[in-house]
Amino acid sequence: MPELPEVETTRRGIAPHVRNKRVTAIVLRQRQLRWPISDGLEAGLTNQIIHRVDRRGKYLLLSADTGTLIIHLGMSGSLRIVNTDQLAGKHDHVDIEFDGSKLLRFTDPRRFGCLLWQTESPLSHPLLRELGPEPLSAAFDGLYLHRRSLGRSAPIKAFIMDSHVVVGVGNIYANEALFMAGIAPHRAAGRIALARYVRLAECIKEVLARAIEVGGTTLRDFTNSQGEPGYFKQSLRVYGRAGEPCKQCGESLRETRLGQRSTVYCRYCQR
DNA sequence: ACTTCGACCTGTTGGC
DNA sequence: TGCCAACAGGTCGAAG
Repeated sequence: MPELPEVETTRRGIAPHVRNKRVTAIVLRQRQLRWPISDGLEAGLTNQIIHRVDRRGKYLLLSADTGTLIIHLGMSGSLRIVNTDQLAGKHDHVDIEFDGSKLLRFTDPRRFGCLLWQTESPLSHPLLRELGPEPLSAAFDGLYLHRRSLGRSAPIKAFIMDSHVVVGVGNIYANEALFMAGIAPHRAAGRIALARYVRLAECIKEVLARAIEVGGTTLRDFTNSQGEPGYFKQSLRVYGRAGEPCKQCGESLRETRLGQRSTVYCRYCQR
């Protein structure tokens, strides 16, 4: 469910309720996520104050003096701030309780998400160490993308969805950014000129930034930490619109599968 | 070093 | 209405 805008929306939503709060208890109902929740979590985080709530790519980082809780939401994960008297549902795997009457609840039906307790610097964790730059940072631009693309035959869509190239671009925003940039999703990454990469980098930044501004994209069930939907769905130009008219030229949008992911594009506007 | 594909899970949707 | 296959916002790790 979450790409970078949804994770950032979640971060902004939970931060005021989590930052500078003391963890009074942790309830683990299901340890078997993408990776099992390690035994060290309860001992390491209970009674600690969470000083920071950061994001690296699609990972959320909750930092205390004793270590950092690294959270990934996978495909179907979410974090909510709820009252302590809210009964836990079937997929409510973890509660982190704070002073007062609120708790942070991790829910994830498919269990592709993870909670990792890391006592070293979180950015040195094997899953984070090799990540590409943040798309909204100055380090990410057309020159960078072009340099990384040299010699690569993979489709451009798979290339920009590779978190070792750039973090945070998932299936929705990859489709949207390629439409905005006028690039066909199956084009080999290594056969795209620098000028087009400059445009693509701008489009990726724009689509992500605009999605963050309106609270992300709610397709079916994404909501922020307070249970409210995001409003970027109405701005989608290709994702979920296969067979509908292209907003630029009016021709019917095509759908195909690329790397097992649904891919929608305009065969006239994207080359 | 790069590309492709299976795997991990549950819930929803659409066709018959 | 029921059943079953296909698909869903991610991404790791094995195999080629």
